[in-house]
Amino acid sequence: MPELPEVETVRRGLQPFMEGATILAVEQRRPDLRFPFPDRFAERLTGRRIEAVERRAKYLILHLDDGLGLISHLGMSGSYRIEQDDMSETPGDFKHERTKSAVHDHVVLQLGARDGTKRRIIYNDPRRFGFMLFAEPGELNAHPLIKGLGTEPTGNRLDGALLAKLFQNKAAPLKSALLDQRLIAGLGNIYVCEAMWRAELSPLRPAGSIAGENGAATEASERLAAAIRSVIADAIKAGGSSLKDYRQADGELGYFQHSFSVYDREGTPCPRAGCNGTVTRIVQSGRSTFYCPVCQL
DNA sequence: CGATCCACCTGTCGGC
DNA sequence: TGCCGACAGGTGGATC
Repeated sequence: MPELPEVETVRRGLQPFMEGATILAVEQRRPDLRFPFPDRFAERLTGRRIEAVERRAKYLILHLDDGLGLISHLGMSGSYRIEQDDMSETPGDFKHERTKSAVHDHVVLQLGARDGTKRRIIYNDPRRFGFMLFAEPGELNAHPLIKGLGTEPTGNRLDGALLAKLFQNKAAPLKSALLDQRLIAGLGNIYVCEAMWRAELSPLRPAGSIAGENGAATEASERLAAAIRSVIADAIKAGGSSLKDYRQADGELGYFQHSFSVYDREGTPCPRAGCNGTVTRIVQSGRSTFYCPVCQL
């Protein structure tokens, strides 16, 4: 499910219910997800107030009032949903979804808002590639999973000059470099494919080929930076992409999937005006890449 | 060190 | 229908 736009959408959905709320109780229903839960997981969360809900790359981070950080990753199939404490769901009705997947509800946080409203935040993850870990107070940026992360693809820090510098001399395919979280943090398979299409760049070309002399920016690196930023911004605006049963935390579907140009569109005409190519699927590093071999060079 | 590949786990879909 | 294989949004860790 979740690349940066989906995680950001989840964050925005949870934030109004979480920030300022107190964790009244924690139900941890199995010993592990991808990793074992930390020692005293429920105990250390119970009674804490949530001060902030942050996103870094594809990680959600809850900042607690004792300085502890809860690092949460959704893996491929993780999701959060919000329920009122009286068992009705808020604000939409997704009993069907709940019935279908209750066996994969792994963590339940009972929250008490400042106005006294009680809610449950439920983490569901069929494949269990997600995880929850603690960052001890003051150690978030030194955490092994966080410290190596590259630049966020949102905002002005990502530009053609930075991309050229990051990718210079890299022989790996452009696709692989874009998925490398140590370089740019938050892109996944969907948005990498979409960004390369927008930039008219082939996933197969060596990453270093977008850099100029001594890693200088080029027209290609500028195009790629603009494409990444625009596709991420557009996807966040759309509430992410709903594939399978991904939903926003409020139960709404994201709808960016309707805007895919190439992802999961093998065999369809390239949507670029004037291009007569066909969207093609290839496999790179064991993962599908969708692109147009005619206009992406 | 950097670059590659696999493993982790469940659900779904298409083909026969 | 049912069965089977392919594939799915990610990434840590093993191996070279």
